[in-house]
Amino acid sequence: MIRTRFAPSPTGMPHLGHLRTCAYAYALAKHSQGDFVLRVEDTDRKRYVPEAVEIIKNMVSNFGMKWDEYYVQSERAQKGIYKKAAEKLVEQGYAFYCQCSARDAKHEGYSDVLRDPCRDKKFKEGAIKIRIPDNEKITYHDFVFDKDITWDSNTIFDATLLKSKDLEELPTYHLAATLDDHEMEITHVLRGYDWMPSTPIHLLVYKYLGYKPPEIGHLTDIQSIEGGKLSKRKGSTSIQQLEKEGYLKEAIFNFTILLGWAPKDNRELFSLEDFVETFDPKGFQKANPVFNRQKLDWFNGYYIRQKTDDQLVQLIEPFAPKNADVSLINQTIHLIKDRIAKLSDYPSFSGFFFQEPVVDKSLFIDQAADQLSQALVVLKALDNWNKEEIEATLKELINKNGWQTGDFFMNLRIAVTGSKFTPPITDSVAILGKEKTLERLITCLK
RNA sequence: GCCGCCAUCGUCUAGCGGCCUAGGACAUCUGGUUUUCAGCCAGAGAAUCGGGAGUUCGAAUCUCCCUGGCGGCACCA
Repeated sequence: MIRTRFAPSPTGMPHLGHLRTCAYAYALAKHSQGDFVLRVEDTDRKRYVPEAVEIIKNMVSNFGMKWDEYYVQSERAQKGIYKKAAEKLVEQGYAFYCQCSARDAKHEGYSDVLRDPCRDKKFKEGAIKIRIPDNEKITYHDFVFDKDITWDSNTIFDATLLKSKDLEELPTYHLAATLDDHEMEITHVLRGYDWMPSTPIHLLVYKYLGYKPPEIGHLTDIQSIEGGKLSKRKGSTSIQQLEKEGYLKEAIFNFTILLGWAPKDNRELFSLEDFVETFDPKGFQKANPVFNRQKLDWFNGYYIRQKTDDQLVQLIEPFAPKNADVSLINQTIHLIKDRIAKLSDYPSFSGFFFQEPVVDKSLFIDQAADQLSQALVVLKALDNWNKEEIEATLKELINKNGWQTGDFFMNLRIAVTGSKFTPPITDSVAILGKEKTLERLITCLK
């Protein structure tokens, strides 16, 4: 049985990369009725952001994914399992105590010192580091890249496995993830590409601990348009931020899974269920994809149009003008549904329903004053204020005067909405109501 | 610098030796519907498959070299 895991570290807001890794791991397991594990890797106390745990859990479940098991590494660490494993490796000679002072976390250079000076000093305490062997080939088969990848052990450095006492003797990722993946019987490890260079360390840890390594696959990095890995600095793609900008979960999800994975038939539209059903690791891409907002916008528009009007009203409420009347949003929804790409576009198409527009009179074209004053007269006389009556009345007026239909409606549009781009104007006027419509015409004629 | 990965339209990608004078989607442009903008429908342009050598009757597909991009080199994950 396949068992996968999503193992984020709670150091900040989850972003597209997290969602994608999670979705792939989930689909890989669920495609064959396997188990999906959520594991919080919170062994870095300095970068720990407490709220992040809940936000991550919410992200996973809000996108419809359910974990079968849940673990928190800091809690597991209290049982001493990592420390015990590290000490065992020291006893066996596969690791050693190191008393070098920790390197500055902000160092920007690179190190050529691969063999730690403490490796043969036989200290009895300190941080525990792995003793990387000399002249060994270390190989594994990457199931994403579908190829064997090999390192020469002489290029690998003696990495820390267990931190020193002042860091609570917590494990580093190298130890925690390998041990956990084994104990949790994870069959397929799917993780970010940035982990590939430390895979040989993990392979050695598995070996020295006497574990059979799981299948391992590294995902491509999502690149920002400016180049380089997507991050808070480049692209700002936290899930929360995107939702705040008016993107639907369906769109974010669909867009994300297609960044680095594609089905044989190149199908584009996927719900989570579709994705799980269709998923095939052969579809993984090897080259880094670029985050392209236009495609996201297209998915968003598509999913907005799939919503029922009622659903859309719910979704749009937070984006509507302040104190907007829900029943008014309700009336306008079908007029803007085809026009918006993001929920946040709603006010720009509907603001005039809620607020008196500022009309720039230079926008008016030919005969505006004449057309608007005559329109005011016939509309004022209208008893049944509905779209059909309004339209019939106005068309009659247009014919009588021999005006250009388009010009007339454009002038009416500008007078009532203040904009050249709006929903159909007769529908809009019908919703706006007789009183407000006439008021606005009068204002323009002053 | 050292180690590793990658390379098909602007972008996401299909392609795994002949079906490719390279297909789809987004974006772009044109036309239609139309009172604007959208939406929808129809159509167009867009990659000599990063470059160069090979292998082969035949290469986007295999090999090598080059170039370029990306990642890593922490008691961070």
